[in-house]
Amino acid sequence: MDIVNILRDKILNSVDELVEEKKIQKPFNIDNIVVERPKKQHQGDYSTNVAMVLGKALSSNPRDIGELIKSKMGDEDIIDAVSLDGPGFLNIKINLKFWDSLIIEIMSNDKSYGEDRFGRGRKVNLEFVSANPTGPLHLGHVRGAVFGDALARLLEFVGFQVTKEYYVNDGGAQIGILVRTVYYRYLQTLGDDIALPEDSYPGDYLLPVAEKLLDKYGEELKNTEEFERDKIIREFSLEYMMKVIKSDLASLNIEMDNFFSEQTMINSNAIETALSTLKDKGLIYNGIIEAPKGKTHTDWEAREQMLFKSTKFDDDIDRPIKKSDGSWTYFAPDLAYHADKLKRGFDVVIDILGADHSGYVSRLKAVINAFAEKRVEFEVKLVQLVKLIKNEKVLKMSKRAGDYILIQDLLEEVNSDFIRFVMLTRNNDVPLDFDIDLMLSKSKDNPVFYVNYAHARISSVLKRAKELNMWPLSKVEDLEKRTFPLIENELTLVKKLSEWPNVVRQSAKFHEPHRIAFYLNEVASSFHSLYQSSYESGSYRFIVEGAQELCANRLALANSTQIVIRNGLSLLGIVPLDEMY
RNA sequence: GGCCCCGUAGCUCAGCUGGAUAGAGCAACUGACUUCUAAUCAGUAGGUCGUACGUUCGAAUCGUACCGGGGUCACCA
Repeated sequence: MDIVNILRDKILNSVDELVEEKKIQKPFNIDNIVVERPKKQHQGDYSTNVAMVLGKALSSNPRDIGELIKSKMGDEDIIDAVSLDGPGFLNIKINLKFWDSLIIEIMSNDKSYGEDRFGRGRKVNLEFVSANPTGPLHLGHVRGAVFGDALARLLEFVGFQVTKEYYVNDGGAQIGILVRTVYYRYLQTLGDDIALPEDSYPGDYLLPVAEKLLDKYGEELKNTEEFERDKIIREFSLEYMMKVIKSDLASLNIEMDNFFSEQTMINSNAIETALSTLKDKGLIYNGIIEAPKGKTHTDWEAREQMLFKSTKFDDDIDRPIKKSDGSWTYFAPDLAYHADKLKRGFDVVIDILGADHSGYVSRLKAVINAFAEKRVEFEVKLVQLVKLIKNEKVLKMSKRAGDYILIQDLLEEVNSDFIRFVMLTRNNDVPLDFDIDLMLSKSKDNPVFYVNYAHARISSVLKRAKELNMWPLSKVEDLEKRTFPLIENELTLVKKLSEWPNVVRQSAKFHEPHRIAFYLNEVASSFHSLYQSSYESGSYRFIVEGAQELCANRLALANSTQIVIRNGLSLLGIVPLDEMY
């Protein structure tokens, strides 16, 4: 168990004791009690606001309550001293022995240091990317992809059972466009001097599909009856495109658990089934939506459509299920899809969407509310768009051929780890400027290098120690017998390492993987500082030949640091480097 | 006009969901390489947390109203 939880338990026990002794009343709301690392060193190793929270709940003086709790928290193995400061903070000084033992704990837990169980095995459906299968992935997809993947790793690390899901839009109108475009490309490949029709995908990324189509079918498609031909092209192109997309994802170190086909779902009559459930609940009707206010819609005309009564669940307007010509809107299959997620028994459903879909959120929530039969946690994470910068100009991404930056093209020049790290070093609801030139320059501005450099330095030290037979230690337990007091710089680092389990918990709880990236920077910084201190003083070294005993502790500290960095990077889906190149 | 997101150092961003004297990186300035890898480190300087009210022991954080920027708004996906 990690230090924050240990302290928290001690604090809560103290409160319970005081209640039992009738020195204070039983408080109601104690969720706000936090145990955290204070910013200033003189404020102890950990501090808690318990006295102030209770002061408010019981409406009495925080400092009085603080004194009472303080008296209950003394003489413990891990607590050295408790002081009552400021408006009522309890500042806790941790015993030096504890920090020694933490190093051992990290080393013996290794890959599982920081793991948590608060997910309690609950099933999470995490939907992300879900790009239309009409072309390869481009830069616009990367952020959501990387974010979703990191979140999945994080949630698994804290005990959820995560299904990473990709919704394949293979049932809508855009597939018709895909088929038509591929057919024209096919004709062009055959030598026909023919221009692409108006409504088609202009990029040349469909040319290889046409070529492969030609390899397999020869010229015969030209004479095949249209319905049959479209069917062949459709299947062929979809399979091809999904293969490309999967390989794009793989090159970003992302692997989906499930590809959910819209068309397959439609074929199973899922839409009708879902709608009949909603009908039974009186949530479907035919009606006319009012014209949008504010803006003047010259082409607006009243139409009667089949509508979903999402206003019953706090949506602004009821949403159309069918277009006026009677065909499904995009929303109809998506509604059935979300009903299906619930049917599959997930406890937590998370959608990751681009911020340009923010208007879609309330109707999805309405769907979940309409169908959920048990308590389901539903959240839509919106990732802001990535602004692409090249030659100091913002690049407008459009589906026109030229300014389309494909993931494949990008990865030819840049390591995917860098892309991942940059994307994850930002809260997802702030827009991200992605400077291509900076990225291609492989400069020192590359933030992932800083963390990796710390990792590589440790690898290098351990490798050298191994050559000198100083590492690995014969047994981790050997370390327990030693009592080398950690010096100041070392303590700073160990204390930073002690935060890891809490960082994991908080990131997972709030679905914010960027906290991991920031934390790793802090760990790296703390390590670099310690490492560098030998240049300043000439005295501190991880390896001092002939001083095996002294070095054991230092090497163990380096090793635990590396474990934390490795665990952190692996949650971000980034491969740690043993040496810089 | 409605809804969503953002506004914190010159720039890019954190700020642990209400706590103590608001922090990093880049850029600027001063200093440290005969090494276990200087892609690093130590230090200096830089702030009306968009504005104004409010909630309370206490606000960058919560509420309301404004200001500024971005996104989005039936019969697209």
